[in-house]
Formats: sequence, C-alpha cells, structure tokens
Amino acid sequence: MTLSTPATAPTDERALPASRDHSRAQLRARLVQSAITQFATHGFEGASTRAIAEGAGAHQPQINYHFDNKENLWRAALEQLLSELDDLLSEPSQASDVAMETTIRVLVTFGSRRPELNQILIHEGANPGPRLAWLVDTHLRTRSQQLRSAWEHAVAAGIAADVPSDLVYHTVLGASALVYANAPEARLLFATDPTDPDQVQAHADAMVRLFLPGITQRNQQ
Amino acid sequence: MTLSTPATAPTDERALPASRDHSRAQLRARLVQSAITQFATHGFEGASTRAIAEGAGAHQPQINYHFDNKENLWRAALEQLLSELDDLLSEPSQASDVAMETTIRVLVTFGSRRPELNQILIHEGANPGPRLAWLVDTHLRTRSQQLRSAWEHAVAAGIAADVPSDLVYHTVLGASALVYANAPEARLLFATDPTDPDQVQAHADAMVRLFLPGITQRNQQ
DNA sequence: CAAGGTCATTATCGAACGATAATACTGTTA
DNA sequence: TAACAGTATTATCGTTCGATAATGACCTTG
Repeated sequence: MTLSTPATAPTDERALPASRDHSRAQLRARLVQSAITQFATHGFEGASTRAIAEGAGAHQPQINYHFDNKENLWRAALEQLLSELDDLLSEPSQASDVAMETTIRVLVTFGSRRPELNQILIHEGANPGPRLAWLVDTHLRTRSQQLRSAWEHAVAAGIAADVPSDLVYHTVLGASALVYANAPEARLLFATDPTDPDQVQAHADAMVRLFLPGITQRNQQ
Repeated sequence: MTLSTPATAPTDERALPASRDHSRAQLRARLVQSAITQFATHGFEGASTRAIAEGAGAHQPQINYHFDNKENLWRAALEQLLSELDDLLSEPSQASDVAMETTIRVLVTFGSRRPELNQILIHEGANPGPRLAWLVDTHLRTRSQQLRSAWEHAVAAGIAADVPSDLVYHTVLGASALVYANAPEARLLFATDPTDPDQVQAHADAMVRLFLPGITQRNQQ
C-alpha cells in the first residue's frame, strides 16, 4: 500500500527513476546506491533497510533476497565506492615522482564528489568490530601502504613536509576529506560551498603546497 | 532482573564504580559519560538509551527522568565535552603570536585524550538536521571564527602555511584529530598506538611544523 | 509517627527494527 | 499450453527501540 508497485506498473515514474528496467543488475545497483547514502548519513546501525529500499524504489524484503542480509549490502556498498575511487587512482604511474601529488589531488577531488566513502570509513574506523576488521584486511591495509610508499618516495626526493610516515595516512586524509565529509557543517559555518569546483581546486592546490612544499610549481603556467 | 538494584543494594560494587554515591549530580555525570561513549561509537541513532543506562549502572527510564529525552542527554554530553575542551583552550592568551601554535597543540592533545568529541562532531557534521543546527549555532560558529582569527594573525606574522582561511578549520582539525577519532583503525593499520604519549607529542610537533612552517623552533632546546 | 517529595524500580506501551514465510506475478522453455 | 524458475509483493515473526505509567523505597519535615 505504501509503495505502489514500484517496478511493475509503469504508472509512477517520477518517484522511481529508471524503474522501468527490470534487470537484476539495475535493481541491485539502485539498492547499493541508496545504501551508500543511508549508511553515509546515519551510520550502519542508524540506517534502516526500509529506508534503503524506499530510496531505491523497492520493497524491504528485496534487500534480503538480493543481498541476504544488511551487512552484505553494506559490503557491496563499500566495494562500489572503493572501485569508483580505483577508477581515479589506477590511472597515473604509481611509483613516479609525482605519485604523491596526484594521490593528494585524487583524494581531494574524489572526496568532494563522493563524500560518502569517507563518511562511512570515518564512522567505521571509530569502533572495533567485524566490519572494521573486514575493511582493514581486504582494502585499507593495501591502500595505506601504497600511500606510505608514495610518501617515502617524496621524502627521498626532498619535496615532502616533515610528517612521520605513520601519520601521513590520517593527516593527509583528514586535511583533504573532512571538509567534504562534513560539508553540511561547512555550509552552515562559512558563506561558501566547499564543493564548488573553484573551491575544490583551491583546496587541492593548498594540500599539495602544504604536504609537498618542495615541489616545483607545476600547474601554474 | 538484569540489573540487580544498581544504586540501592551495596552488593555488586565492581560493575558499578562509585555507585554508592546517591547524589543526583553524580548519577547524571555517569549517564553523561556513558552517553558520550555510546554516541561516539554508534552515532546518535545507533546508540540506545538502554545501553547508555547500563553503562552508567542505571535503569533506562532514569534517562527520561533526569534528561527528559534522548536528545537532551545528547546535548548534555556535548556540553560536557566542549567544557572539557575549554578548560584547555582558555588558559593561554588568545590573540598572542603563539595563539595558533597553542591551539594546534591543544587540538592534538585533547583529540588524543577525548576522541569522543571529534567522533560525535564528525558524525553530526555529515547530515543536516536540528542537532547540527544546534551545534553550529551555539558552539561551533564561535569556535571556528576564533580559529580563523588566530590563523589570520599567523598569516600576518608570516609564519603560516598557504592555506585559505575557509579551509583552515577542517584541514587543521582533520589533520590533527582524525588519527584519534579513528584510533581503532589506526591500531589495525600500523604497529604503533597513536595515543602513545610519544606519538602524540610527535604528531603535535609535526602539525605545528606543517601549518606554521615559519615559526621559530621553540620546544627544541 | 504521619505527610509529602524525590527518585528508583518494574511493567508496559506503540512503533520500528531485521528477517523470513507465504503468496502472486512474469517470462522462458518444453 | 503446462511447467518451471526467478522475482515481486504481502503478511508477519520475534526483538528492540524511546517513552510513559504505576508502584515502591527512602528521606526529610511537621
């Protein structure tokens, strides 16, 4: 009664974008996208499967049908977000001299466009448990080590600021992503919108200057 | 049955520290402290009043008796945390040349000892709503403006890094506090504990060098 | 001791939670 | 067309949620 046949009757199209497509993959994608939004804003325990289903134009039991349980959907949401990040990260040469700069710029850019990833990571990183262990073991450890090696390359090249290697991961991520993870707060605090493209560009430039003060001014022509 | 007369019978003392003290103020303080822990780890919606009461050695309806509702208890928790931060912030001279340095050091130190404040702030800053509006209007706006003025003093003195004023709040806070807000994650990622006093000192020094590169090396004697 | 006020304790309310069972529908294949 | 597989829809389960009512214990004051 509450949901008027979301995927069957082609009557209500405005509330359910792309609901005409009955394919299994598309429904799963819509559920994952809605889960990303809900988990990012309310946390795992605060997000309800009913709200997630509603955001996807589906019924609540379809989550269990397609993902078995809430935690599996949460994992699918994170793998989606991390694969989107990989699309931006895998492009440049990894061990190059500019690896650290490009990494910083990608973190700022992606953080501004997909704040949900960092919102979820920050929420899960606050308390131990099976979800954090899964995150660290299957995704975060490798990434943090890649960031550390890129940082140590920059240190060896003499262009990096004096920050201990063990602190680079959280300091760079915090300085680069917190404005966007807390964009609603930033919009109330300041007159400008942090996700404005000019602001994002200025932020990325500032982070490169801050963490890589010895770099030659490149994008300045 | 589950809670065996927490504050009345003096039988079970190990599970309920200081439960012999029947004063109204002390029970409220224990409820606030337990609420801080629960809100920090599970978020507002994920924290249950029953778990908060259990952590304080009290019964769940006592929360409504002493704080009316869950949101009032949440506000009391944040005012407690912010007053603890003020105890460290109000000491030094505010408009001095070293105001920015002491602010950075306080943010790192307090963030390492009371990660709950930043955990809650980061969680609430992610989605608009009455709680975020209350936070910004009654507490965060003033503090962010104080930080901005301290930063602009440092910029005028020529000791500050090249970071736009609108980004100082989130970049400094992110770089200084995320390691501690996500300490469980950091402990899984790295071999060292970020809250180790030596690590905290090294972090504070690194943040001062990073954001105030023009400062004279003071604590180096 | 009697009365009243403060707070603890128990019981319980209606709503929302994640999950499952039961049924209905749809499209493909024999 | 009949049978079947895949999925949508409805109904409902047991649990937990925040909040309130009802009762009882304790302490102070007359």
